[in-house]
Amino acid sequence: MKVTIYDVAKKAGVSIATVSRVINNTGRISEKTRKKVLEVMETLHYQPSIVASALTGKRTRTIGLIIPDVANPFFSEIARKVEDRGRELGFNVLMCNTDNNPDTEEMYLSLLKQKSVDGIIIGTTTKNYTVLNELLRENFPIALIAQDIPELAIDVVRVDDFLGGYLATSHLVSLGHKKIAIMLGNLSRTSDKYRFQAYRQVLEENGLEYNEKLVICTDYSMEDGKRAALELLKSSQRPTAIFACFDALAVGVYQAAKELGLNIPNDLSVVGFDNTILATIVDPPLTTIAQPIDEMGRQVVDLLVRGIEEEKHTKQRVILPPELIIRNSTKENVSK
Amino acid sequence: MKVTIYDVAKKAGVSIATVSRVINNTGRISEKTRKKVLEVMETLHYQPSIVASALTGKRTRTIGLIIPDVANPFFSEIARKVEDRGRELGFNVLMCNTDNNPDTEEMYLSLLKQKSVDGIIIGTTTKNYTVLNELLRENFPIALIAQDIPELAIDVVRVDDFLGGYLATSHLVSLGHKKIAIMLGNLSRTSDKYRFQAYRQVLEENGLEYNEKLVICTDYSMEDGKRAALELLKSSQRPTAIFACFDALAVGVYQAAKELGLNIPNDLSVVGFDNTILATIVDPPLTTIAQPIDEMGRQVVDLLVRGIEEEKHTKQRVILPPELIIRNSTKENVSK
DNA sequence: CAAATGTGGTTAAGCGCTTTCTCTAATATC
DNA sequence: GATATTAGAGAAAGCGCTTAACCACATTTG
Repeated sequence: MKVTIYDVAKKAGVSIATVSRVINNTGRISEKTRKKVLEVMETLHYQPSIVASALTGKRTRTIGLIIPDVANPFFSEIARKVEDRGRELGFNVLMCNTDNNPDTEEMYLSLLKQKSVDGIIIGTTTKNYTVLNELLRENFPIALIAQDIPELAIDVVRVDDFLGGYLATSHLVSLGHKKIAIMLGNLSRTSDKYRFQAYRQVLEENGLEYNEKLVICTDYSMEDGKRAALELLKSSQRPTAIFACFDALAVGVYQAAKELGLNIPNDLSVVGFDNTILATIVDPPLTTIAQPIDEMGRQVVDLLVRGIEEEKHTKQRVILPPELIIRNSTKENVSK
Repeated sequence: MKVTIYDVAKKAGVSIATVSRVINNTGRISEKTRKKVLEVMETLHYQPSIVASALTGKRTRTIGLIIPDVANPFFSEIARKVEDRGRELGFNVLMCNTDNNPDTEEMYLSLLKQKSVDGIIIGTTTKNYTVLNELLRENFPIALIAQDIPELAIDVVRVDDFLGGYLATSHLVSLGHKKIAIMLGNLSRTSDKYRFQAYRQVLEENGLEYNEKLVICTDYSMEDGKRAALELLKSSQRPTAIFACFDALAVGVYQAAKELGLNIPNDLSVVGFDNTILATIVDPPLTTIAQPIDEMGRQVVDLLVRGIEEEKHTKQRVILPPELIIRNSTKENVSK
């Protein structure tokens, strides 16, 4: 049924080694036999089995992509770029969603290895290093996107989160806001941590009081954002501005504001982070910190592929600059 | 370096056949040897190579998912569900974006086969049937999601697009709208076609005039929607309501309306389709036709897996009911 | 013109696993 | 107690491919 290299060899009157050589363009083959073999391959609709060739030490030309959730616009945009660049370089991508569950992540890590992927791109918050370390030790190609593990020498492509946080907070401060809240995911995630550190530093630099009540750690979805915003906006310490560390959270803020009858940006300024499609859809359009997602997606794949193809590849961190995109969700503070 | 079945066999003092048996839970193994082998596997961190086992006729436990674009919320939500259900059943998913380019699609189809995936889920508008037909002929497991190819006996999971179009248009008619426009993607795509047919039928049933000027075929993105809506809203035949066949197009309509200073729903009612996350984010929240995405995702995978695992599986079409979700983007027609 | 060199190809081993066939030893049967 | 069963395990072939080692022949070279 299935046509194999033997069928081709037989029909072309050569050995399978010869066929293999024309497939891979290796060794010396006379123009005549090459033609003949190619011809037979064509008529037989022959397609080399990647599984078989992988078994003999060749690449599977497949990479794994581990992210929290493709349904989250930020990651779906990343996934798209990764796939695009992967295709350009001849790699397919195996998509894995973990919801940031460490067990799921660990499971995928070892599963992907079992499946002999050539490398893995990780966009989740890695908490459990055991499997990861093991892979790293045996020099398995791994690259991180949009997160970092500072204590590891590892390939990383991410935005400068500190700078992003700095830009966002500074923007609000420059608009005269004094009570600025920040909503983030999990401080164990480096991206969140850096944004938070920048937030604190800007407050300090501007002589603004740091108030713990204005810091909310939540999760990454809109519902989480809404819940957190509701809490924030109902409190006696109601902020005049919120820096939401993800656009999704910012959307939650919009929903909360609407429910409470607050107008954005008149009653409340909000800055997001990521500049996903959400930022442009929402009304008013969201001021946010843009991550160069396209560039990031392209670069992780490039980095990973170098790790795959080059014998001695030096790990590196690629830290890209964020950009403040001012739209209509932020406005001069008028209160008091 | 890499630990193989031989290492395990040697250390456990048994043959590789025995090890294979305990891995796969086949054949008769004494409790004692099983224990021993499992123990050795554990201490050696042994992980069977799926590539090698695939070569001997076992499954790769990988399925392909071909969609236009994961960055499109509808498909990212589908992708997520497919992956979830796949994981439950022990399958990984290889993500392929085609942008509805037939060549890319064809390329993926044969690439996926080369990679020995166990089956393929297709969510794109298939135009070129040659490769598809070939796969079908050799009984390669394939399932369609959110689209159909009526002339083929094939596994399909989709929403009842006609009913969806019917509900959407009827809703607008019942609100007293007479000039109802429709924006769709490509009439060669069955989903679009059925929605359009329903639109026409509803008009007819209600004695409303069908006006070609109010039908716009565009593409699937927001920009396309905006462009189309601008055209529609600037024309002398300005409609009082628009049925956008995808939420993304509807968002484009919002943007166009905003640009023209038109208020939704007061100046213009709009109904979307899909009930993606976009519908709830947008302001005012979008009245739309909900597709049971979760259910669809689950069911395609189930169907596909049946095709993979059951020798004689009868192809079937699973057609799920859509639901009209009334939010605030539609309103009684007051004009004239 | 014998030896060296180059060209085009074949043979065969091996990748890590599954599975059929076979064999041995223990247990059951009469 | 001899024979029939059965449980447990091993030997070996084979999956489709790559590649190192090898070989036959033609062509150069001094």
